[in-house]
Amino acid sequence: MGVTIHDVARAAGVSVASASRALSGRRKVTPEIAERVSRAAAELGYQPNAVAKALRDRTTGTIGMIVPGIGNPFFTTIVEAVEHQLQETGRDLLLCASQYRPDVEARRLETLLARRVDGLIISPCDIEASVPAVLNAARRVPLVQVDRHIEGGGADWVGVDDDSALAQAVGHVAAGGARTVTFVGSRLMNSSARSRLSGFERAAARAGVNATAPLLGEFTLEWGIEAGRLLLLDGETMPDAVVCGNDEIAVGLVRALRAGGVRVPDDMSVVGFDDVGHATMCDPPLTTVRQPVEEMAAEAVRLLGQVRVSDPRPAQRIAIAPRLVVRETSRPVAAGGANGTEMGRGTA
Amino acid sequence: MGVTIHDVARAAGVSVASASRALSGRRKVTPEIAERVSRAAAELGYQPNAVAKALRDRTTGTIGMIVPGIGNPFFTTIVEAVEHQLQETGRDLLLCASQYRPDVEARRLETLLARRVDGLIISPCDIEASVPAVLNAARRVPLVQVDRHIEGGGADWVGVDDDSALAQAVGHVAAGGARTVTFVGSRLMNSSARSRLSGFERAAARAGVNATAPLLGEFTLEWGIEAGRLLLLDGETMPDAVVCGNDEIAVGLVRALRAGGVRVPDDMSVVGFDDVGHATMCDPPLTTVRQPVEEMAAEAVRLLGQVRVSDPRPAQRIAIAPRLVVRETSRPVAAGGANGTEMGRGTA
DNA sequence: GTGAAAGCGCTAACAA
DNA sequence: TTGTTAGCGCTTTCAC
Repeated sequence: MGVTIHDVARAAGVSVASASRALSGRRKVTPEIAERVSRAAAELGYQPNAVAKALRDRTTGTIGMIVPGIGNPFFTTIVEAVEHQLQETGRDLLLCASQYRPDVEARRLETLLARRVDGLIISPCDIEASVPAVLNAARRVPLVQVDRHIEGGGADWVGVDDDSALAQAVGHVAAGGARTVTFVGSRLMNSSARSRLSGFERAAARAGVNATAPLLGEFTLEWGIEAGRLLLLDGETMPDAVVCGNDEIAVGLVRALRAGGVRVPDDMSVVGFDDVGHATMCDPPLTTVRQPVEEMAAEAVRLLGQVRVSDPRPAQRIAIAPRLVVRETSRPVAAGGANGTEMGRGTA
Repeated sequence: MGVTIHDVARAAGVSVASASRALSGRRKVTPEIAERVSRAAAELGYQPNAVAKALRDRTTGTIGMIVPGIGNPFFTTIVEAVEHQLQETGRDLLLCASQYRPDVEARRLETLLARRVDGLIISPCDIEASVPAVLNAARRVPLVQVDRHIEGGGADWVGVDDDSALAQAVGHVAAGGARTVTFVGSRLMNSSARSRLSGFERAAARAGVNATAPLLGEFTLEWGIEAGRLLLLDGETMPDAVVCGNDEIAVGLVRALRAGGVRVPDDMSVVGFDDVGHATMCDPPLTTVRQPVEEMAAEAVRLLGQVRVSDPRPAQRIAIAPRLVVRETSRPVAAGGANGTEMGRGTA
């Protein structure tokens, strides 16, 4: 346990400096020394101590990431994509979940900073309460927000273009003949909830459809079911279509509607949001807006490399346009012939 | 950027040693010094450097975890549970995905070791190919396997009791009247695939039901669908029930069967395995064996604290008994009255 | 091209 | 109780 570069140097009969140079290969050494050192290292089973290197280099090769919850398949997918991106450059991911609680989030941010991560990727759980901790962290280390973000635009962000997303969703159901559309989403404590609702309202106005009062709860299956029941309750004012804030809501909604005798998509079209995990699993397969997760992750990591804490520049906001994936919970367009599109990506 | 304990000491007019002692609170200092130091620290915005501390203490407060893929909801759930456990003791999680590839796994193991994690929790992707890397890692640092494990019992393990699980599943369908049962699982490159199949065979023998040739593919929805088609193909030898290696397979299977005109559970009972995420989402809700994920995580972390690399003791194997959750894809027992049980845990 | 030595930030002997 | 100092393992000047 614990063979150091000194041991290697001694075994190879050279100074630690030469051993270091030979091992890193970043500076010239005679071939003979290079040979002796690498042989000694192999024989002793030498493994460089990344902690010492980090102290010396003042960089850890580690990126911290905080998401509200790993249980949510959407965040999982982002984490996976980020992990994948980082691996390309030999960096590792220090992962934390804030459990949707700003106090936990702030604490985790502190420990990540203490561990001297080289950068931070975060999806802040609360649009207001997360502000101080996120801003403070951004002052110390490159930080980019992904998906959710704090209000005020004080830090870089990459996410989906909710306006484009909702325009596609609303446009699609309108093309299928819907005249009255309801949005079922989450209460407005996070940025996604807000921008999706406002995106919906703009899109409805533009498409000339009648937007009824939105139903706002949680990003959960349970809320989807409850929203479905709410819709069934006052049956006379049923919309022709429902656009949901995420797939979980949509799946719950579809189930509740069918249980209540409403046929989907014949009586009502339902569109989800995310297209990770659940969408293909459910029956019938969900028409939904696919989040460009892989691109978002790549963009976030790229952005991270550009941020310089020392010389702050105006915060960047990168909104990536998503794509509507038409499956079987929405009515085909009037002309006919809308058919399900297969997912390109497996569920791992 | 970079106020050190020296800065704090100077500002407080004391030595670094006193500053360190005051800050850690682990040794006696006069109240006055304690006061001056903590005030100085607060004013300067001092934040201890965990890297330096780690180098000095030869312990990082960090646990490495490697799972085959974060995309798989089962592994996600374990990761979440482990993260939760670790947080209780102020430790952080360094997360990696092996992408189901032994070579990637070995490489990630190396970097985790280089980062001097205090321990390792791993679900080795391949029962054979993962052996050398896992054994080597176990020699350097406390290591416990969770869920999957390598052959030969060279390292501690905690997972589900597959024998008990399959006995419950087979017993349940047998009680519902099934005489012929098929197992649909994964090819035998990982321990779970193997022990579930053998558990199934033992359980079938014990329950006196006729086990037809197992169908072995992947742990995916797609394979479930394909297996369903296979079953439909030679319709005359259809089993009364199918027990699946995980929920994804089960969901795919149910969908394929229904598409082929087979009613579930009236014509055939289907039982899944895992009960994370998908099981409640699908329609009808899946009868499945619930993995005791939270307990597994707690046990793994506890075990990690007991392992001493210096004095190896016989490897522990902890198999936790799971519970069958009866929902709506299986026929009620002859006497009648099997009804769905709600999940206690949300999908975050 | 190679070696000696300083120093990254911290804590724990060891002295005073 | 407090201060001085060594040293965790590494890389990189700075001389030679």
